[in-house]
Formats: sequence, structure tokens, C-alpha cells
Amino acid sequence: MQQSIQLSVDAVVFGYEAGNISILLIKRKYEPFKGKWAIPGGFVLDNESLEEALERELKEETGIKINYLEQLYTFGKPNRDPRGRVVSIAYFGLIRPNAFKIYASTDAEQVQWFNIDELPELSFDHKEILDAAIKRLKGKITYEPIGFELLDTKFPFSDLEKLYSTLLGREVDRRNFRKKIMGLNVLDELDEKVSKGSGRPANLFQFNQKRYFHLKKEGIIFEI
Amino acid sequence: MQQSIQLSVDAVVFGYEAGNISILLIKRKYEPFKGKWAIPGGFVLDNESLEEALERELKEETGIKINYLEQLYTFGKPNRDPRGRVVSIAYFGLIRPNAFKIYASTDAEQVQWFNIDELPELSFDHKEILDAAIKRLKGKITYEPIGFELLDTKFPFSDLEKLYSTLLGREVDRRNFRKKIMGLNVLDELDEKVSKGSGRPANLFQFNQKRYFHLKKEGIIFEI
DNA sequence: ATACTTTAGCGTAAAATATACGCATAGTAT
DNA sequence: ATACTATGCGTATATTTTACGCTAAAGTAT
Repeated sequence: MQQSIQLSVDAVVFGYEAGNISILLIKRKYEPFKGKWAIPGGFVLDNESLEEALERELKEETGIKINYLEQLYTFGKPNRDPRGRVVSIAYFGLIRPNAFKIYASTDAEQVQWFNIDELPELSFDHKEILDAAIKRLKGKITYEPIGFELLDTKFPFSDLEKLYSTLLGREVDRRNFRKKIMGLNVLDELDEKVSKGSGRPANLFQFNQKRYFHLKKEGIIFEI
Repeated sequence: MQQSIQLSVDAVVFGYEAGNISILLIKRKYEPFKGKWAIPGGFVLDNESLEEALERELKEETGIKINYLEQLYTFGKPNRDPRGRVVSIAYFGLIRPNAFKIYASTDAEQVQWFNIDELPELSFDHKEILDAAIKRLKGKITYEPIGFELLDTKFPFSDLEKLYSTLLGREVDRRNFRKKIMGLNVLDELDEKVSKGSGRPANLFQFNQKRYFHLKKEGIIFEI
């Protein structure tokens, strides 16, 4: 048995700011697809785990460190890469865009956040990977509180509501949404207020991960 | 960049019969783990897709052909295989055990169905893969009608109910379960009856896949 | 200053869904 | 015949979801 299959990892990294979901892309410095946009990623080294490989590549190519990373799907069609047989394990990550300064290096000529509705043409089968990631993200927020990973640690309730209505692609009743989330008991209300423009200033909230894990252990599941 | 990582595919195949969930295992003919039980699988060839590789291996090792196959997770820790770095893409499959005659060949010394509660010790990290598959199966049946893949094409309602109560690990109210499933409109009631022992003979039902896909397209989602 | 607009936050009623369970039915076993 | 068993239908109650009215606290226009 002699294989000549190469293994890579790629990540669809989502960011969110002011009502916009964005995705982190790099412009490829080398062939194939030189000068074209792609999701960050690269080949796995012999002695590192898949997650380590991805974290290394993300750091190298874009300068970021992901706080939420989850395996998405493995793409393995024989001709997805012109260089030969490359099987790619795709991940999806969430990040607060303002938490890191992005910069290009190694095989990335440029790094940029793209609005989810204004994506450029992508290299390889990355469009397919991205679509799978979007689908997963939209599904996942309804039963796991991963949305918090996209917000600042302290946020007004309206930010959370806006994030959900954006991701779900539909209006969310403010009052019912608040009741539902507060009923889960995973948000701590802080004593700080924030005022942005007109309107009554909002209290700030914080996600209580400890309480969430406790609830999850007991089988109580988050659901929107 | 020179990698020496090998790629394999493995499958957790579930069967169901008379209230018992079983899993298909093979006894390994060669080292490593010679004589030990393992889930079927093997190395991917350069020119076949991951699914083709798996179907080939399943056919070779056990003689079965899966009708429902879904990618589960990719396991890639550096030391999961004593032969070197092997990354395995795990799938989970569903089959009607009586639809195929299982037989061992190639690198399997023996093939056998094991009750989910009476599993032997497994090779490699296959226990971990199996646990992930069980978790996925139990979760999945609540929102996708994959349970039908485990039953005969024609089945009495009580079979479906028993399957669900077994998979969910709890009692299911017969009357409410029936209302819920019938309300989905994906079951066709046949004119045939079946009598097994005492009790009123039951009508036979059949899953209407066409109607299910139609509903799914419209966004109506199955839920137990 | 006053009226108007905007965002936040609380509560209640109605509609929909889930749960518990009673009872008739159509067969087999004795 | 009589008892027993699994099937199949229905109804009352509890729970959850949904719709939406109303007040509060700020900014903005006149």
C-alpha cells in the first residue's frame, strides 16, 4: 500500500461587527490560484495535531488566534486541488474582529475581512466549504450559545438580538427573545450602562460560561 | 513540504432488530491489534473518493453495502496508530441487518454484529469513534427521519416506536408518538396487516421519502 | 421648556404544542 | 365463552410559544 495523498486544514473564520457578519480571507501569494482569494489554511505537519496545524497556519497567514474552533467537514474529492490529491479537513472558527490586528505573511499576500454578502470568487472548492460553514453556523446558534463568541465580553442586549436576527435572517421579537435568553440563566447583568446615540441607555451583559457548562452537563439544552 | 501522513476511512455501522441496536465489527487478521475487534475500514487509494474507499472496504471486509452513509468526524491525533501517522475519516452508516449476509474476507478474520450494550474491547481509538457515532445517531433521529433506514421497508407502527424508545433511552407514549409521526405526513398506511403473537394485528406502514424531501425543501423540519 | 422620536425593559392574553391518560377494537391463549 | 394483549383513536390539561400593549430613559427638533 503506497499512498500519495496530502493532508491540509482550512478554516472559515467568522467575525461580527455592527450588524454585519464577515469572513476572513487571504489573497494567495503563490500558484495555484495565485492572486485569488481563499480561506486560510495549509498542510499538516507530521507531528502536529489537526488543530495545532490550523492554529499555526492561522497565526502565520493572518496573525489571529481563534477562541472558538470546531471541526466542520472533510473534503476529499480526488480532483479538488490541481497540485494532486489533497484532502482537506475544514474547520469553522468564531472571533471578535476587533480583538486582533490582522496582517498578511508567509503564503498570504493580503488578509481581509469580507462581508458575508459581498464575497469575492474563491480558490479551489472553498466556496463549497464556506457554504457548509455558513449553514452550520446558522443551524448551530439555535441550540448552542456560540453567538457570544462573536460579541465583546460585555455587550448590551440589543447586540445579541441583532446578531441573532442577522444570523437567522428574520426578525426576532425583542421581548420574547429577551425572555427566552434570560430564562436560560446564562447571562449576568452588570451594573454598567452604555449609551449609543439616542434612546434609553442599555445595561451591559456578560455570558456566564461556567453556568452554561453546568446546565449542559445536566442535559438542559439551549434553544432559540 | 514533505508529508508522510496516511489517510484511512472507517465506519460505524448500525443495525437494528427486535428492539436491539447492534454494531458491525471485524476481527483483525493482521498486526497491529491482530485478533482484536475493530470497526471496518482501511486506507484510501489515490484515485477514489472517501465514500468510494469506504464502500470498497466495507464490501471487501464484511460483504455489506450501506444504504445510509454520513460523514461523522475526522480523527487525527498524531499517535492514534502505532504504524505511524494515520488520519482517519470516520463515517456512520445504517443498515437493515437482515438485508445482507455478512462474511469476512481480506484483512478481516471474522465479522459479527454486537449488541450496543455488549461491545468487546476495540482496537486503536475506535472506542472514541464509536462513542461519537452513538452520540450522533441518538441526536440525529430527533430531527431527521433516519430511523427508517434501520427498519424494513414495511413495518408496523410499534416497530418504529420501539426503535425510538430504544435509541432515546426512554419510554415514548405510544399514542402521542403516533400522533406526532402521523402529523408529519411522511408515512403511508398500507392495506396489509401483520399479526405477531397475541394482540390486535397491526397495519403496516411505509416511509414516503418523496414527501419527506418535499417537506424538507419547504423548510418543514421533522422533530420528535 | 415642550413635544416628539428612539431604544430599553416589563408584563399579559391568546394561540399552538406537548403531555397524560381513558377506552373501544381485533386478534390470540385457555 | 372469558381472559389477555397489543393496536388505534380521542379528549382534557399543562406547558410553551407568539403577539403585542405599555412604561421608562435617554436624545432631538421646535
